[in-house]
Amino acid sequence: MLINELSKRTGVSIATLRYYENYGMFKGVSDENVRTNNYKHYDELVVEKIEIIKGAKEVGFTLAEIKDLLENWHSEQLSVEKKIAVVNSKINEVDAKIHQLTEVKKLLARCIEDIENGMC
Amino acid sequence: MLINELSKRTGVSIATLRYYENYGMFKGVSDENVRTNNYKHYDELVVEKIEIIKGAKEVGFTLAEIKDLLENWHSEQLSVEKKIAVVNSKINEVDAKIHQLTEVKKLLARCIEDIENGMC
DNA sequence: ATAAAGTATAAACTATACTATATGGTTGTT
DNA sequence: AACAACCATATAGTATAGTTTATACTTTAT
Repeated sequence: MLINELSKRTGVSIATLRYYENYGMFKGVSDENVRTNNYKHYDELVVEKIEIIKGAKEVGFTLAEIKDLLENWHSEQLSVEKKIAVVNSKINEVDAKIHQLTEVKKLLARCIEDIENGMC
Repeated sequence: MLINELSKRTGVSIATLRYYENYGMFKGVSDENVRTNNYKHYDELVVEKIEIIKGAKEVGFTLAEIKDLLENWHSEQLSVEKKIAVVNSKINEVDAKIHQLTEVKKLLARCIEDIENGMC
């Protein structure tokens, strides 16, 4: 698919997709058979990556962190074991964020107690 | 306590604390009895607020969102019921983030399957 | 054939969240 | 008294993550 369709599929603006591609989050491929243009084509794996980018960003991961994950996941150089290790370590980070969120929930629950006790 | 102690207690730099205070996240009070300076004093409630700021930031909330929460939590104008409603709605947002994180975990688990199947 | 819509690239601009620098006053120690 | 350590304010600079604008070429629809 071309960038317009990719944008519609993912809900990410074309400008942002280009920014991500330029940043190195993923890359489209130009059709070698067509020499009149260099329109880039994106496949389902790119869609999957963008879903990860969206989700991870929303919970506070930076583009640099996400890029690092995606790069290793897709690297030709790394062995299967190492790739799995990289993704698993990101899963651990996700678990840490979940823990962090439960801490924030506790703090907010304390806020409610404060309010009920007229402390603020 | 003064800003230096506040910084040590919270692990947030003095410059950042001043930025937060200026942004309206909290405010210190100058001692009325002392006219020679306008050093600002911060209490335990400020420490509590900063803990919330730190935790909420780490999981992707913006300063504007956190400020909104803290302002309402501390507003004189709002009734107890409304304050509790504001904090509860933030707790719901936290739950939504937790859900989002479990989705990211699922995507990452799919990555691992892809890797194991040699799909990338 | 021509207008509209789509694609690519580059550069400038913006918002958020700081960080650093400069200036000047205050407090505490020796 | 002097000097370091601390406080306040203002302004400028930086990094991240985009958005906007300008330019130009390509494809599609009429």
